[in-house]
Amino acid sequence: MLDKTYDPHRIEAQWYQRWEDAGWFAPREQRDADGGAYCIMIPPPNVTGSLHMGHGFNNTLMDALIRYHRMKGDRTLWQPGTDHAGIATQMVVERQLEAAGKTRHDLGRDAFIDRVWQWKAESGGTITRQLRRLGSSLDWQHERFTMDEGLSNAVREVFVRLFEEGLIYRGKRLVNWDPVLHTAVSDLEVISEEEAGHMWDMRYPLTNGTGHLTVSTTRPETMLGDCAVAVNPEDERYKHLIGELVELPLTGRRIPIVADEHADPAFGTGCVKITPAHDFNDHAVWLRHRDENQIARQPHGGLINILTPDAAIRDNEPDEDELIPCAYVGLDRYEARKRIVADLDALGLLAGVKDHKLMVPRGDRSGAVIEPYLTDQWYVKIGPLAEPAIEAVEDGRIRFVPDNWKSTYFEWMRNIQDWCISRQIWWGHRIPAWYDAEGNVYVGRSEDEVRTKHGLAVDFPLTQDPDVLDTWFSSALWPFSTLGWPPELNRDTDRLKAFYPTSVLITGFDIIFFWVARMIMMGLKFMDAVPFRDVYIHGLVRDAQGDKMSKSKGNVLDPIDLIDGIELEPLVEKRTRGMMQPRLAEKIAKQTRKDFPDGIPAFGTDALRFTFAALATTGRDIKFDLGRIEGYRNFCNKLWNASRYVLMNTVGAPSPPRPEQDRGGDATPTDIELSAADRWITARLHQTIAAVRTAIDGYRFDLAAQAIYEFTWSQFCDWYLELAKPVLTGEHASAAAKRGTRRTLVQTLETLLRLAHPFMPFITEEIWQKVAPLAGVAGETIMLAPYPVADPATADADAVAEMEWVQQFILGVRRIKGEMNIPPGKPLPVLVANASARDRQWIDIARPYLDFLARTESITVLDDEADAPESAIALVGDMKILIPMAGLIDKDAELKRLDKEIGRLRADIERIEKKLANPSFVDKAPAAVVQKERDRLAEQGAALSQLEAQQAKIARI
RNA sequence: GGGUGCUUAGCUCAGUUGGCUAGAGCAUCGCCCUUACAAGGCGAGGGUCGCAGGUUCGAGCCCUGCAGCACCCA
Repeated sequence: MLDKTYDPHRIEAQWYQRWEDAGWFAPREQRDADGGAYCIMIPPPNVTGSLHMGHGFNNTLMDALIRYHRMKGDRTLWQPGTDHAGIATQMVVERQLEAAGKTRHDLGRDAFIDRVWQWKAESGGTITRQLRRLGSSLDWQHERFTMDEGLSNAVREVFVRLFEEGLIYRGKRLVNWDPVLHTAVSDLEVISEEEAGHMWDMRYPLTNGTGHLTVSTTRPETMLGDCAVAVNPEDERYKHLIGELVELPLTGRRIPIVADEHADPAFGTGCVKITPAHDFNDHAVWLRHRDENQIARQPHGGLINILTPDAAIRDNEPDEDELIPCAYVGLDRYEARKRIVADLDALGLLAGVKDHKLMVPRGDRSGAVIEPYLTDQWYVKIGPLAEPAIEAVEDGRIRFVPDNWKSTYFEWMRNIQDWCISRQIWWGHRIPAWYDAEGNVYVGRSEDEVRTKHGLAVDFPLTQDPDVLDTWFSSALWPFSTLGWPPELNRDTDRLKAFYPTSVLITGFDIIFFWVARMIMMGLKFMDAVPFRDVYIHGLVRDAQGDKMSKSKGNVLDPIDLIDGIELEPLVEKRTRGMMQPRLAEKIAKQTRKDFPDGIPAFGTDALRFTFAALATTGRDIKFDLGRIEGYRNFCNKLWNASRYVLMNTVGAPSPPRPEQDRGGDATPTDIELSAADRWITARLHQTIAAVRTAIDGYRFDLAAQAIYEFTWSQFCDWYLELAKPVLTGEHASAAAKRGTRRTLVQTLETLLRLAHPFMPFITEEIWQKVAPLAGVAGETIMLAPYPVADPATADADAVAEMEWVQQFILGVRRIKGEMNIPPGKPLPVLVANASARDRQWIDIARPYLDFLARTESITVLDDEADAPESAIALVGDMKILIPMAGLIDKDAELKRLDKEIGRLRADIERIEKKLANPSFVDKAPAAVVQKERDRLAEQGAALSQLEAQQAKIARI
C-alpha cells in the first residue's frame, strides 16, 4: 500500500539508483519490427559547471522523448557527455591561482594543465549527479568528454583533413582580441551593448594651409595609428580635397584624404579617421585603398598597430624611429586617451566633446572591452562547408521546429565569415601543427607523423603551435565523435552505424550559430549525412517577471532547490556568494527575502519536470512562476491519492482482474459486467492516449502535459472515481458489476501511469509497482513497459451519451445548490418533469450515481407537471429537474437566476436567427454548418420557453 | 538600419485547415473538513482577442497599415 502522504524525496532517491544499476538506460534491441533507432545527443554541459534552469528544461524535454521512444520499443540511445569549455574552465582555475597570489605562468604550461585536470576530477561529477537528480535516463556507461582520447583523435583527424583540403589556413587578420585573457575570440563570443561614452571632434590641419578637417571619434587614442581621413565621394563639402594631405597631430605624419562610401555625410562632420589596425570598418576601407601611393608609402603600408596585447600603447621597433610618440608609450589605452585629448586641447585642435551612446564590444567570459587586433590565427574557410549545410535545411533533410528558426539559420549562414579557431590559452585541444626554425609549418596527427611524412630527422628541431582550438571545434564533431568516429581508430563502429544520423537535437536558440550550424557543416563534411533530422528550438527560461536569470541580478533559481526545497537563509547566502559589489549583494538579499519569505518548498523532480513540459509552448520564452510548479506538485499529490483509493479498493479484492482474457474488446468474461461509466472512462482514456501521442510526436509537450492533467484530474478523479464509489460500496450493485468497476479502475490507472511516465518518471514508477500486478501486467519496471496505444474500438457513443446525461443531471442540481448557498452535502428531494422514456430509464439505472454525487434524497418522476410545487429549475435536454423551494430557496434569488439564464438564451437565439436570416450564409456556408445552427436554434428555443414558463409560474406566487 | 517574434480574463498562457456561447491553470468571491486527496471538494464572477481598415456568408485565426514590447544581426 502507498504511504498516506506523497513524499517525492523518498521515492525519487531509490528509483534512479535502481534504474541505473539495472542497466536500463542502455539501448536495447528494438521490440517491434517497425520501430527504428532513436537517438539524442545531450548538448554537453561544461564539465565543471552546475545545473541551471536551462539545463533543467532542456533535459526534461529530452528525457521525455527518450523515455517515450524507449517504451514504444525503439532502440533508444541518449548519449551523455561533458564539454571541457576551454576559456570558461581555464578562467575558473586561474582565479583559484590568483587567490593564492599566482598566475598560470608561475606554474608553467604542463603544471597548469595538470591543475585543470585536477579541478575536473574534483568538480567534474557535480553536473552529472544533478542530471541524475532530474531523472535523466542517459546511457552513462558510454559517457564521453570532449578531451578524452577518442574525441581528441577525432579533433586531430578533422583538423588535418581540413588542412590538407585547404579548408584550414593560417593568416594575419584583424581579430577580436581579449586584452585580459590574451586570446582571440570569435565574433560570437563578443557581446556588444550600448554604453554611455563620448564623441570627440578633432581637428586635423590641412597641409596646404587652407585650414583643417574635423573628424569625430569615440576612440581618440587610436589616432596614433591613422593612415587616412575618408570623406564620401559625393560630399560636395569635401570633394575638392580628395587627394590632399592632412597632418596627423602629435605624430608629425602626413596622411591622405581618400574618397570612400564608408564616410557618411550625415554623421558628424562627414569626415572619418581611418585606423585600419584597430577597427574592422577602417580595415575594410584600408583594403580598398592600400594600393594608393599616399597610403602604401606609409609605415607598414598604413596598417599601423599601436597596441600591446594588454591594450597599452606599444613601444617602437628599432627601425621605426618615432612612429609612436614616446610620450604615450606604455600607457594603458584609457590613460592614453586622456593624455591625447588633453594634448590636442592644448594645441587648440580639440573642437569639442559631447556625450554619446555607443556599442561597446565585451568578451562574454572576461567582460573586458574587446580590441580589434592584428594577430596570426588559424581559420576555417567556411564558404565550402556552409553551402551544403544551407541546402540540407532548404531541401528538408533537416527540419527546424518551430519552422521559423530556419530563417535565422539562413540569415546567418548566408553572411557567414571564416571561423577563427585558434585560442591563445592552454586548456583545450592543442593545434596539431609544428614549426621549424624558419617558421615553416607542418600539420599532422602527431609529431611522428609529421616527421615521417616530411622526411624530417628525429633531431630536426620542431616546436608545436602553442595555441589550442576553440571549444566549439570539438563540439561541432559531437554527434559522430561520441559514437566512435573515425572508424579507422575504433574497433566498435556499431553505435556509429546504428545511431547516426541522430533523431533530434534539442537546444536553445542562443547556440544555433555556435553549435547547431557547425555540427551540420561538420556532419555533412565527414559523415556525408546530416547529424540530426529535427532541430527543436526551445525558449529561454526567465524569472516570473520575464527577466533573464543572472547571477548579477540575483534572480537565479536552481532546479535542485526546487526539487529539494531550500530555507531562506541558505538561499540568500547562495545568491549573494562571491558578489564583487557589496551594494548589489545587499539589494539581492533584500529582494530574495521579499520574494521568498519562507524559502522555497520542496516540490520534487516530477513536479518540476511536469512544469517544464507544461510550459514548453513552441516559439516563446517561458516565465517560470512558482505558482505553476506548486500547481503541478498538487497534481502529483492528486495522482498519488487517487492511486491510494484505487489500491484500497482493489488490493485483496476477490477475483482480481484478468485483462489478458479480454484484450480485443468483445471477449468480456461472463463474470464481469462493465457499466456505462466503465466504458465511458475507457473511451476517454483512449482518446487521451491518442492526443498525447500526437502531441509528443509533434513536440507539443505542453499539449501532452495538458491532456494528461485534464484526463487525470477532470475525468478520472472528478468523475470516474466518484462514480465508482456507489458501485463499490452499494448493496444494489452486483458482484459482476463491482468486479467490472475494480478492473476498470486498476486498468485505467495502470495505463495512465505508463502514459504519464515520460513526464513524471518517479511517481509513476512507484505507483506502477503496486498497480501493475493487480492489473495483471508483468514487468520489472514501468520504464520498459510498452507505451499505451489508443484502441479505436473503445469508442462508445452510447456510454458517452449516458454519462453526459448523468453529468448534466448532477451539475444541474449542484448549480442550484451552489447558487442558493445550500450546503452541497444536504440531501434534497428532486422532482423530474417532461421526462422521455429514455430519461426515465436512465434515472433508474443511474439512481445510485445521482444520489451519491448530487445528494438527491429522492427523485420523483412527475407525469403531470401541473402537480409540481414552486421549484428552482435546471434543464437536461428537454427534461426538467425541479427542486421544491419551500423553506430552501428564496423566490427573488431564483427569479434573478432565471433572468440571467433567459437573457443568455435570448442573446444566443438572436445571434443565430440573424445568421440564418442572412441568405448568403444559408447559400454559401457548408450544409453541415447551417444545420448545426438550426439544431441549436431549436434547442435554445425549447430551453427558453421552458424557463420562461417557469419564470412566469414563480412570479405568480 | 536589416531580420524574427509577440500583444487573448487581474497574472501566466492554450486556441490546429477560418465555423457551437473564445478555453485552462493561478488569483478572486461564496458554500463545504462528503470515509483517496484542505497540496482538497462543490459552485460563481471575470475578456471590445493591441488599434484602424480590408477579404469572406462568417475573422482571435487570412491581408494591409499603425502602435507598443522582446530578441537576433549590423
